[in-house]
Amino acid sequence: MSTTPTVYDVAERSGVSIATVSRVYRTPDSVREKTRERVLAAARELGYVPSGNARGLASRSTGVLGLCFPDLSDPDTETEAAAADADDDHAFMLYSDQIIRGMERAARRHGYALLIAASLKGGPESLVAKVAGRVDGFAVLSRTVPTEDLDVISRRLPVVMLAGPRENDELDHLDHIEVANADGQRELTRHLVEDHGLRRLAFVGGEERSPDAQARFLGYREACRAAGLPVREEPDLRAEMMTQAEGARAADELLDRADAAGPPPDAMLFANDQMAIGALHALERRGVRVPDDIAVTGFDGIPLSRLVRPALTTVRQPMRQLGEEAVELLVRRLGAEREREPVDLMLPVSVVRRASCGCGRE
Amino acid sequence: MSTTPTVYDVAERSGVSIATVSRVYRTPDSVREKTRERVLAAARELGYVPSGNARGLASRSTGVLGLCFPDLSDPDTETEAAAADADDDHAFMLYSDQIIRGMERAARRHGYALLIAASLKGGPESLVAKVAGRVDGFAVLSRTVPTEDLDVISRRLPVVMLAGPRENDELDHLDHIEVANADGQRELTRHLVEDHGLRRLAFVGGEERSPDAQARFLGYREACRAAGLPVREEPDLRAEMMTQAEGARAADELLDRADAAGPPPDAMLFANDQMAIGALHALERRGVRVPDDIAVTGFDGIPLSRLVRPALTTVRQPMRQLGEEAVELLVRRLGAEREREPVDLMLPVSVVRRASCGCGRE
DNA sequence: TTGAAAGCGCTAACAG
DNA sequence: CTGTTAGCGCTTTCAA
Repeated sequence: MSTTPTVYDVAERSGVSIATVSRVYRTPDSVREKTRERVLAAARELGYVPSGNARGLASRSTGVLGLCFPDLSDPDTETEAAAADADDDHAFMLYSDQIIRGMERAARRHGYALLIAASLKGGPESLVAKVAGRVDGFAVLSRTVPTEDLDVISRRLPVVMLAGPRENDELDHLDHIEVANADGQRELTRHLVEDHGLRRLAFVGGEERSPDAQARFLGYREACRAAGLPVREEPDLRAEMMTQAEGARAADELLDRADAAGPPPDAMLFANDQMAIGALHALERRGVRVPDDIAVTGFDGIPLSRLVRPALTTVRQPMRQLGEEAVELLVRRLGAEREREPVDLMLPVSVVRRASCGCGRE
Repeated sequence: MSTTPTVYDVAERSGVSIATVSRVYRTPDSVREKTRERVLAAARELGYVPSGNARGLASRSTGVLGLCFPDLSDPDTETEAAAADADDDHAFMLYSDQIIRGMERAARRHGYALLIAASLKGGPESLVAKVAGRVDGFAVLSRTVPTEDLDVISRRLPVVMLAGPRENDELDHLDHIEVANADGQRELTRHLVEDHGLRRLAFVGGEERSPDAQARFLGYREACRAAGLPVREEPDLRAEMMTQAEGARAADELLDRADAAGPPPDAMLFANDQMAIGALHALERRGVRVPDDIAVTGFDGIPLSRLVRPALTTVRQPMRQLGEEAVELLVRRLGAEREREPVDLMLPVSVVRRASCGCGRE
């Protein structure tokens, strides 16, 4: 128990060479059964586990894929009370959780494990760099890794960027998967206008620098234009964090504005479900009926969206699939298609019509 | 771009020794600034990323912690339609997702990354073994790794078992964290009996071999005994998978039984939230009012439990904390407390009183 | 089917 | 502050 056993120990104990021990673990069939059993027995007795590091070093591969995602919550900020209270989080968390799930499953299918790390600051000794050195390929959620790091890393191993538009000019040699944000919002908007006959729309967006929120806004605008509705340059409101609280506030403000200056909107479109759900609460408090008085829509398709009353009409993002596709892409890059042109996938989204827009079924 | 650059390349290019290159990445402050910048520049130009494998091999540590969790869904079984329909899953998934989250955060706090893998079959070349060889320590969800493998692995690195009781006799040298299942169910039952005056209780459990479900049943029995209620040897019903569908079926069956043979129960206790939620639906269909006609309780505290109507009274399991504690334990084992006695943590749970038991607040 | 020997790319003393 | 020198534990030809 003092020193962890190595191939040498196992070899000695079972009277074979280290090469044979190695073979027992890599290609068991290439070793005579009796020999193999002797080796395995010795390994068991010694408590031998092959060192992944040594294997990786010698074989130049790790059998691990990586994922870097944004660090959403400060690990130290959260008190126990806050944690208990933050059931709200659960829905939010699912964003990266789903990707993790998707990647894990696809990775497993291909015999890979998954290494995950929330992004930290960059720099030589960042977690990112550490991860990069320990995987055969990895996926990066938009804007979680400094461009410069990505540039260096991607020279050494395949990298696929997830969600968000292809941001940086210098990273156009990377594979990239995104979700059809604009398409989804456009189609959703079209639905409100054409199928429900709504015409006084209000759109609540996110930060200008949030590519997803921005793409959704653009989709909204396109639909407005196509429908001959007035087209604004800016969302009616923007929210920093796109939380429920902000959504509630936005709903209130839109209504207050209307009280002061004209008819209220007959539909509020939010750039994500969280805000839409917050708005639902705010409207309920004011006695405004959804969808009778006003339609409300979200974006994301988080589980919560199905459960609130009225159930939220939204656009479902295939996050799990995003994770799976990412792995497929990486695996391909690690195989035959090393040198293929950069891929650019756009995953289709689907409008989920529920009660909050006036559609019948829940 | 042909060969991936190594320390040697960087050293040569920047006119220093490999040792200095190494230092730049490990202890930047021990290198003169000018030298450091020269090295970093060379590294950038070359696209150099330190090999985690080589580092790990040389330093005998990986900076990675691992987690093995059960493989809940067959990766190939799921059609796209099923996936879309399986919103139900979301709640379920949170079980391991939450642990992952907790571990990831705690790990990051300590400078570790997290390697995750759903358990596969055992054997020399299993994913588990692969993972074990690539981490400094790891956490295992109950019954996901064959005892024998665990035994071998735990000789080489710290292992902490999560949830479920300390199963195997031979694994009593491992650290272990569980959740106070029995306590929670006992307290919840006590609440129903003493605070709501309910006396005709029915308990729907899980498989006999599910330690969690079993512990909950035991807690239930203890409370019954303490309250002077009849104590059954077995749950009134057992469910295989503890799904919503099974919960609904169980509620129906309990009521049917009562129709045939006596007064219906005035409370149904389920071994998890999923079943309780299913029961809620079934009861609604039958026109049975909750909590007026009958109280319903769950266990787990999944997000859904808060959202259903009536909101579900349940017992919250601190899964995230479980993950965090696991990391803390591992980190300690990797530090000074290598040889300390095996730890056995029991995380307290909390009863969440909501509408479904008759408590006022949602 | 098995063994011998040469690295894989880095860290870690130890010198200087 | 920087360089030299050994390995770390395995995989991998190449022979036997």
